[in-house]
Amino acid sequence: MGKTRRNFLAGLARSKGFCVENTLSSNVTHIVAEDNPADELWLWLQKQGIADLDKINVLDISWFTQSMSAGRPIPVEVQHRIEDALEVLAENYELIESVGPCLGFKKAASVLKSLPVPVRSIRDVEGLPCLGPETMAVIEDIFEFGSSSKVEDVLKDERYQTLKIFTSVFGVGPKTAEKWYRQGLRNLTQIVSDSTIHLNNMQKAGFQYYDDISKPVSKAEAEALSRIIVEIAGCVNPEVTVTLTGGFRRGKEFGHDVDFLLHVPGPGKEDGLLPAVIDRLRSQGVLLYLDFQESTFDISKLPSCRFEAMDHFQKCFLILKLKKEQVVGQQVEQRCGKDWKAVRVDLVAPPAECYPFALLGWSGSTVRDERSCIK
DNA sequence: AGGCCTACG
DNA sequence: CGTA
DNA sequence: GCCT
Repeated sequence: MGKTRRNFLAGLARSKGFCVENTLSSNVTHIVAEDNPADELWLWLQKQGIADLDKINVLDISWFTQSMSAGRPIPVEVQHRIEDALEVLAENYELIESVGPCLGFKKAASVLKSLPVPVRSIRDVEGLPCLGPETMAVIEDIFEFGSSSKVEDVLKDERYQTLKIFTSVFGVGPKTAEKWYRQGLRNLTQIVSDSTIHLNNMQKAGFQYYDDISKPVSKAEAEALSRIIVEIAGCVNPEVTVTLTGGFRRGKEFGHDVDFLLHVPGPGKEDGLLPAVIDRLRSQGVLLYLDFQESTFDISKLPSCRFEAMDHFQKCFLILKLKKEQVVGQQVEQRCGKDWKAVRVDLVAPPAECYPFALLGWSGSTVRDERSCIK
């Protein structure tokens, strides 16, 4: 996180009696990260050669704010450590394209997340669905030693680390990452400076705006984008309503993209809406990347299954240029620097009669299994 | 042994 | 093949 | 990897 913000948060913590270190040492018990993903930090920590990695907790800003209001460090749930561990395994299998094991660990992690009560001991998870012998071994290790060697090995693995870096680029999946890895490439600088590598448009945008779109999007930024989309959609059709969906609608403070649902009352009125909005974004010079998906929605073929139909609505995946001056509470300091940030934005325009279902669908979970439960 | 979300560009 |  |  930025220096100013770090100083502010450190001062706040010290005023509450917390001991805040400026450098990493074996005294450090809790590390708060804001922009960096937890697993990225774990990688870095391992390179620092600290003795007891088990004793260190990597936490997000919500742990910090909760601990501040509690006046003491709130205990880190073992459950959270287990979930992270299982997700690391799932991700590793995803990167090496082992669909089955990947899904198995994803489901196991998701089962733990959905438990109404916190897991206090191994007995609390016995008999739960999707927790087989392999998963149980990981859970037992974390209860007993605070970590699982299987997971630690994955985190140390060069292939895992490298594939993770490569797939962090928008447009790069396991296949491409693996190809680059087999060519002996190990970091992003080597990729961009290799003239024999030919990137597709998605990947070009991914590298071009890598720094910006890797950063979390704040609620203030989402709201600024909302004002922009409302303004433009209103010009196209004054009857359009724009709804912020996805994580921000569920009250999250940060997200990796911003989702909007555009709604026009009256059947068939959504036709041509997105193309018109996109045209205006383009002529304003804020459209950095576009992936437009034609609707295949056909009500005659889908008489009642409106949830399944969700995936057929007209939608587009964009990267937009957000001016910093348009974000509330964001003062532009450098007069000669980039005064904007690239942000991933999704727009969806369902037919009027599907609007309530689309709203529910785009506000909830991304996993299809969990979606169909709503039905 | 075979499935694990699916549709689009 | 990559995205959501 | 877990389930059927």
